[in-house]
Amino acid sequence: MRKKAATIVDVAKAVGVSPSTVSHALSGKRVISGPVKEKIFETIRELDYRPAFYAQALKNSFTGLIGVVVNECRNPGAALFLDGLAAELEKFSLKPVIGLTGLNHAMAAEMFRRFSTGLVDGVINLLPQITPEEAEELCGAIPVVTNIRESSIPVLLDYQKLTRDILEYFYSMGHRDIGYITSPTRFVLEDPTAAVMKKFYAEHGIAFDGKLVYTGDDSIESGIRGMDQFVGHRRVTAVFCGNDQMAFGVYRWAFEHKVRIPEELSVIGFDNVPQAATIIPPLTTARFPYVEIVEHTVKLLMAKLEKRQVPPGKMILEMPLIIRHSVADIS
Amino acid sequence: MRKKAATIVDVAKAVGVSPSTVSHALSGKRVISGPVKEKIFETIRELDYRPAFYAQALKNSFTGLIGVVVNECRNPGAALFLDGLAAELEKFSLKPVIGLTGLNHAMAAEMFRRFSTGLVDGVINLLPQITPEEAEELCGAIPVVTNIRESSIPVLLDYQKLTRDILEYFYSMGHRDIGYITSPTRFVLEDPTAAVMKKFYAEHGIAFDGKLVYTGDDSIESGIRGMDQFVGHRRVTAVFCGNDQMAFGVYRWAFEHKVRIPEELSVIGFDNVPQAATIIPPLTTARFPYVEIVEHTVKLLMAKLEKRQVPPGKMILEMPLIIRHSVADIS
DNA sequence: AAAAACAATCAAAACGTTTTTACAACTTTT
DNA sequence: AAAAGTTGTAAAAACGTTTTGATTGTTTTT
Repeated sequence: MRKKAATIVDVAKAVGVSPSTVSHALSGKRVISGPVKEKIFETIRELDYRPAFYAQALKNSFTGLIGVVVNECRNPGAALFLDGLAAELEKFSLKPVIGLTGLNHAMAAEMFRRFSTGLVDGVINLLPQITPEEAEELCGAIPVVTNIRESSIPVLLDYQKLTRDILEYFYSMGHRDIGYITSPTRFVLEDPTAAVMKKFYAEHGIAFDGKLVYTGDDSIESGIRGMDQFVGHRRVTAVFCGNDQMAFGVYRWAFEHKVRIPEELSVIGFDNVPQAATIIPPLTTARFPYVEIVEHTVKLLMAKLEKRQVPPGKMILEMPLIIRHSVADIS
Repeated sequence: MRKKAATIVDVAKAVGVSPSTVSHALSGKRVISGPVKEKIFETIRELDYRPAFYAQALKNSFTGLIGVVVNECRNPGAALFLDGLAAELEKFSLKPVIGLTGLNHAMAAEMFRRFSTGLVDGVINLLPQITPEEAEELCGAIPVVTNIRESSIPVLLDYQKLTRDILEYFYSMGHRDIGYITSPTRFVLEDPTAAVMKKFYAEHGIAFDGKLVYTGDDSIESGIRGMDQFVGHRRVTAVFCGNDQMAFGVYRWAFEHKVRIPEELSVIGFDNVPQAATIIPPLTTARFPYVEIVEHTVKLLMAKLEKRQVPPGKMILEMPLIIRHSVADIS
């Protein structure tokens, strides 16, 4: 049925030349006479010869593969990132090897270990729970770019401004009871963004309520859990979420509890995934600059791969609020 | 900064033993004396030695990697599949290498070529546009399981029954003008499902209208395009879509054209992705048996990997219609 | 006390490439 | 017509492992 794959010596033998000649014909690094070259290619087709990837990788110590480690694809934000990354890497003839770790830490470490044995030339870490230092440690000798949603790369994502924009928008629409459902690493209380919140509240005479902050995990379910926590505590008229996915969870919660969006509950998300425009009512959300971030991530990785110095200076990327229909004016 | 990775001979030299001894200590295939073994492990930690993946793969002709080729992750159906696949493969200590091809054929072929050079031990083809025969051809000596949404695997997905169920449901709710937005390979006119449609229509005295069938590509956009085609032709009161993603496109179209779902337009999807329950109104859709299919796909691949005969017999999987709120009774 | 068995380690071959050096057989130069 | 250069190909070494057979000592058997 399936036969053993042909090797370069098989085709060399069949043609009656040495393996090196076949290799040269293939790579074009030496000139091989017309007739011989032709016969080689013919035989290659005949035997369906394909150079063994690992032998090549071993010899060249280069694979053309980039490991991308990510929790799960079902999160549309992550999916968008992955798709973008694949396209961007393709420009450098690199292919992504996506490692799905699920939500557990042990598997993440295992994935890094696997990548770091030379399986890939470099890795991109999309795991919010793995710090840049951990990633470096785990990757050993191979370069890694990490935490691309943060400002560790030469791009500045101004979450503080965004936080203020959102709070101002909510405030201007009359909202005073605002819940936050955060991504694991974003909008957390120790974060500079938390300072922005507290400052804003202080300025406007609103009491800060720690129970109105829930740390989610980017899943729909955690959006629902967040709402449950808030409502068990006290009434909120508005919620903002660290990503759209969790905002969808809020939508779901609202549907199940028969509360109407936006009349009874206003929602703001973050990411602007395609579904945000599709959902009803269309979700007001902040645009996450995927393409720019993807570009910069890859640029940074390329620099590391080529052992170039990382270009200094930071680029500030806007995250404009896209006003749709999920926030009501209740003032 | 980053130094060259240590090899097995580096640690052998440091310990003062031969490389084979280190290898044996690591694999445990030969017994190595206590003190020597200890010193070896200590040195390994010290030098941060990690066995070169490629060298191992070359020697063992085994990688533990499975290639999965897929168009894009942004499609929630695909994402669900990938997440499931990763978890299922993990049970066999296999890791997926996901190849994103985008929507173009050339890249798909390139991806298969790359995989087929021995990069992975086997491949799973999720591309609807690549037939099983093409996939076999492209993969050469390495085993491939393809087209898992169809019935080529030992599982029977009864699309004909599903088609009939949907048509009957629409009919019972008074719909006579029904549009179809199909997935590339599903519900197509040459398909057995087309026969079901025509038969159903004939039985109920409805004229079959070819312009009410649009072949989409599983994207939100193609759902919108489908609606544009229908409406440019004549009015429809109901639409069913080959996947939920395209149904979301219909929602979006409806929102933009101010037609209300379900009052003015009924919609049925297929897949039952999480967002289907979240969207408003919640989408009536058919459950695609992801977990079962994923399980069977991996089972089939394992059989091929171990050169076992594929277990005969087919298992019939239900695809029940999940009635939510996107279909109105207009009778 | 010699023979046999065992324990622990080493040396060499192999996996399938690529690359470098070497070497023929022709051409061209002087 | 000898020296020098070209051209096409072969042989060998290397990449980092694993595995097999060989080789030491040391211990047990007879």
